[in-house]
Amino acid sequence: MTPRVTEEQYFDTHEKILRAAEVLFSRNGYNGTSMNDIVKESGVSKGAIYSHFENKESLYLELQEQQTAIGIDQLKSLFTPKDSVMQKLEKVIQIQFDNTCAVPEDNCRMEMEFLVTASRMDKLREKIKDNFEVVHQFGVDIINEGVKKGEIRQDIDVDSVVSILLAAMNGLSFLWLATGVPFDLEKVKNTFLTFVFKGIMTASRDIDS
Amino acid sequence: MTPRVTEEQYFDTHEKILRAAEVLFSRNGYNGTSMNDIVKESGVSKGAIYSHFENKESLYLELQEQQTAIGIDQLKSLFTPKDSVMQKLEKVIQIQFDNTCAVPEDNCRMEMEFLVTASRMDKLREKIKDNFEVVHQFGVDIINEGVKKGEIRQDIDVDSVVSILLAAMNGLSFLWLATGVPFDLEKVKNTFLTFVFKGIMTASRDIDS
Amino acid sequence: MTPRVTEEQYFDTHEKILRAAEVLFSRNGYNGTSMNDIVKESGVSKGAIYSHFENKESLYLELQEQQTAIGIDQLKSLFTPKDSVMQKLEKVIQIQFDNTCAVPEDNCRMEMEFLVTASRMDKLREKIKDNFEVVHQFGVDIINEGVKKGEIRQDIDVDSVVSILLAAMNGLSFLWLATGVPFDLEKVKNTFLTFVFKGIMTASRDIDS
Amino acid sequence: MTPRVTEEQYFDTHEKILRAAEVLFSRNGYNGTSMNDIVKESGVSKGAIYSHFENKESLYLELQEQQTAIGIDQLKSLFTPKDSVMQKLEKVIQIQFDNTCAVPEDNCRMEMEFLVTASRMDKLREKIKDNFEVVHQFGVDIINEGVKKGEIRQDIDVDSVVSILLAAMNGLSFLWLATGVPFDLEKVKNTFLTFVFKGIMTASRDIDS
DNA sequence: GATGAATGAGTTTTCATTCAT
DNA sequence: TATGAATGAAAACTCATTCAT
Repeated sequence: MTPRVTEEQYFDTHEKILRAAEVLFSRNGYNGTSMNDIVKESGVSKGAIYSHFENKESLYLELQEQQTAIGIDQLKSLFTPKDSVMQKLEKVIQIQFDNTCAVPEDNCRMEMEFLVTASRMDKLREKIKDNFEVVHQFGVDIINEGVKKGEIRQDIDVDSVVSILLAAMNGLSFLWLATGVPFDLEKVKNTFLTFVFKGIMTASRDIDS
Repeated sequence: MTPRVTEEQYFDTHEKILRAAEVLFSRNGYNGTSMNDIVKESGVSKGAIYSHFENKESLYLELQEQQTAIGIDQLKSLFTPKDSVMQKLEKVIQIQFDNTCAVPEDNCRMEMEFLVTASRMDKLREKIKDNFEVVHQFGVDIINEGVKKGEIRQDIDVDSVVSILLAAMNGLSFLWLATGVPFDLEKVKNTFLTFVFKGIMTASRDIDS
Repeated sequence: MTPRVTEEQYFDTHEKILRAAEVLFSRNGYNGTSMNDIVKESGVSKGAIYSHFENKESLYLELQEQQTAIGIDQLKSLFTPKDSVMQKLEKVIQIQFDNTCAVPEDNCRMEMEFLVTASRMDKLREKIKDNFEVVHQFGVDIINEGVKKGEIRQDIDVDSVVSILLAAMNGLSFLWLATGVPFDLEKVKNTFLTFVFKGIMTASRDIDS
Repeated sequence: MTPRVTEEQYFDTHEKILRAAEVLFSRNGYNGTSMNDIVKESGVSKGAIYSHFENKESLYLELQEQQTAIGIDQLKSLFTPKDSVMQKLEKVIQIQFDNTCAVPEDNCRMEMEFLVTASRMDKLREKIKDNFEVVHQFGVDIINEGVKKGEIRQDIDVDSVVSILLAAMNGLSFLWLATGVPFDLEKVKNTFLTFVFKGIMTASRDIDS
C-alpha cells in the first residue's frame, strides 16, 4: 500500500542522518556535537531526525552498531582456508593498521570516539563489550590454532596475548588521537610484527637463521 | 604585611579545588563535571574558584600538569644505577601496571580522561604531546642503552618499539575503561613481559636454554 | 456513483477517531493528548484525521458537541407527564449522580475535562455556555413549575437556585477529580436531597413533625 | 558573612518570580504558561528562576503552598469567640464569595487553576487533598458544634453536608470560569444562605410561620 | 578577595500541521 | 483520498561565566 518510493526515501533520509552524525561525532565527539549541528550537516529537519531516532543517544548507538557490523564482516571475510596462523595474524594486524591508521584523519577517530564515550554511556559500554568479546574470541581462536599446530608457544596465557595485541593496536590509534603525533605506519607495523613473532630481545636472534 | 598564614590559606584553597576537580573529572569527565559540582565538592565558593583559575579549561589543564609532574618524578626516581636494561624495562612495566591498573576504579581513570579529552582540547593535546615526548624519550634512552649493550636486537626501530610498548600499556587501561571488563593483571603483566623478552612464536623456544 | 459503503466507511472512520479522542482526552486532557496519540489509539492515519477534522481544536469541539447532544437528549427523555416537580427534581439529581459520579473513574472525567478546558479555549467556552444555558433553563422551568404549583417557596430567586444546584452537582465531581478523594455517593445524594427538599420546598415546614 | 542585603535581594527576586508566575498561571494555566513567559513577566533571567526553583512544577507547587497558607490563615482568624454557629457559617460563606467571586477576573482563577491542574499533577493533587481535608475538617467542626448546640438538625450526615457546601461554593466559581457567565453575586449568596439555614437548620422548621 | 545570585546563549526534545507520493 | 515522512517553532532546562555587594 505504501509505495516503494516512500520506503526508499525513508532509507535515504535515515542514511543521510547517520552519515552526517558520523562526520560530526567523529570530528567533535558525542558532547561536542549538537542535534542542531546534525540538522545543518544532514539537511534533514529536526523533527525528521527525531522520528527516525528516539533521541541523541539512540542515534549514536545505531551508528555504532552499523560500524561494528561492518568491522565484524570485514574480519569474517579476511581469511582464505589456506592461511597459516602466521599469515592470519599478519592479515589481522595489517587490516587493523590499514583501517584505523592509514587515513587517520577520518578512520580511527570514529572508532576511538566510541571507545572513549563508552566509559560514560552504559548502553554503549555494553555494546562495546559485546563487540570486544567477539573480536577477542576471534583472536583467541587464531592463537589457539597456532598453539595446537605448534606454531605458537604453549607457555603463554592465550587470553592475555589477545588482550595485549588488541590493546597495542588500539593504543596506537588512541595515542595518535591524544597527542596528535602520527607515527611512521610502515615502520611501526613491521616492528609490531617483529614483536609478535620474535620479541625484541637479542637472545632470540638465532630464530631467523 | 601579608602574613604567612594567608599564603598557606591560598595554597590550601588552591589544593582543595584541584582535589575536588580530580575526583569529579576522573569520575564524570570534563563535560560531565560542572563548575557547580566543583563548588559543592570542594566547599570553595564559585568566585574563589574563578579567582584561582581563569576558567574551567585552565583548572583542568593545571590539574593535568600537576599529575604529569608527579608521573615524571616517579619515572625519574625509579632506577638505581645498577639496574640492567632488562630490569629497567621490567620496572617501568611494573610501575605502569601498578599505577594505572592495580586499583583501576580510581587510578587510571584520571590519566585516561586526560588522554581522551586531549583529542577535543587543543591546549591539552599540546601538553599531552609534550609529556608523551618526554616519556617516549625516556623509553628510547633505555632501549638505546640496551641496544648499545647488546641486550636488545639492533634490527628494530627504537621509536616504534617505544611507541608500541606505550600503546600497549595505555591500550590496556583504555580497553578496560571502554568495556568495563577487567583483565587478570598478574597474568597479563607476565604475558606482556614474555612478549617483550621473547615474542610469542615457538621458534624462540630455545632462548631460555 | 459514490456507493453507500463509502459513506458508511467515512462515518466509521469518523467515529473511530472520536472514540479514540474521547478515551485519550478524558484520561490525559487536551494538552496531554497529542495527535500522534490519537493516530495510535484510533488506528487511523494522520492524514485521514486531518481530512476529517480541521485541526486538534475542531476535533475536540466536535467531540464535545456529540457529548452535549447525548446529555441533552437524556434530559429531555427523562420525565413522564405524570411526574410531580419533586419527582422531576429527584430524577435530575439522580441522573446527575449516576452519570458523573457513579463510575467516576470514567464518567465525569470527560465532562470535567471540557469544563476545565473551556476557561482556556474561547470557542469551547462559547459552546459550554450555550449548553449550560439550555440546562439552566431546563432547571428554571422545573423550579418555576414548582413555584406555580405551590410546591416550591416563592421567596427565592429561581436563577440562583438553579445555579447553586448545578454548581453543587458539578462541584462534587470537580472536587473528586481535584483531590482524588471519593465521597460516599449514596450518603451525599441523600443529604443533597434533604438540602433541596427541606431547604427550598414550602412543604418542608412541617415534614419532620 | 553574607551581607543582609543579599538575603533581602534573594527574597525580592523569589517574590518577583512568584508574583509573575501567579499572574500568568492564573491567566493562562499551567500548560499555557512557558518559562520564557515568566522570564519576561518577572524581569528575572531564566537562570535565576532555575536557581530559585528546581523546575516549572516546583515553582507551581510553591506558589500553591503560599496561596494555601494564606487561605488557611484567613480561615483561622475569621471567628471571634462570641460567634454563633449561624454567624460562623455566614462568615465562611461570605468570605468564600468575597474571595473567589467578588473580583472574579483575578481572584478565583488562581484557586480554580490549581484545582483543575490537580487532576493531572500527582504532587499537586496530594497537596490539594491535604488542604481540602483541613478545610473540610474546619467545616465539620462548625457543623458538629451546631449539631451539639441543637442549632443544626441531627439527622444529616455531617461529612456530606460539608462536602456539598464546599462543592457548591467551588462549583459556582468553576462554572463561572467555564462558561464565562457571571452570576448576580448578591442574589446567589442570599439564596445560598437560605439553602443552608432553612435547609439544614432545625430552627427552619417554623421560621416562615 | 570572597561570595553566590544573576545572566543568557545553547541544549535536547516535542508536536500540531503540511504535503509529496 | 489516504498515507506518514517531514517541518520548524517553541518548550523545559543547563551551565560557564560575570559582577554587585
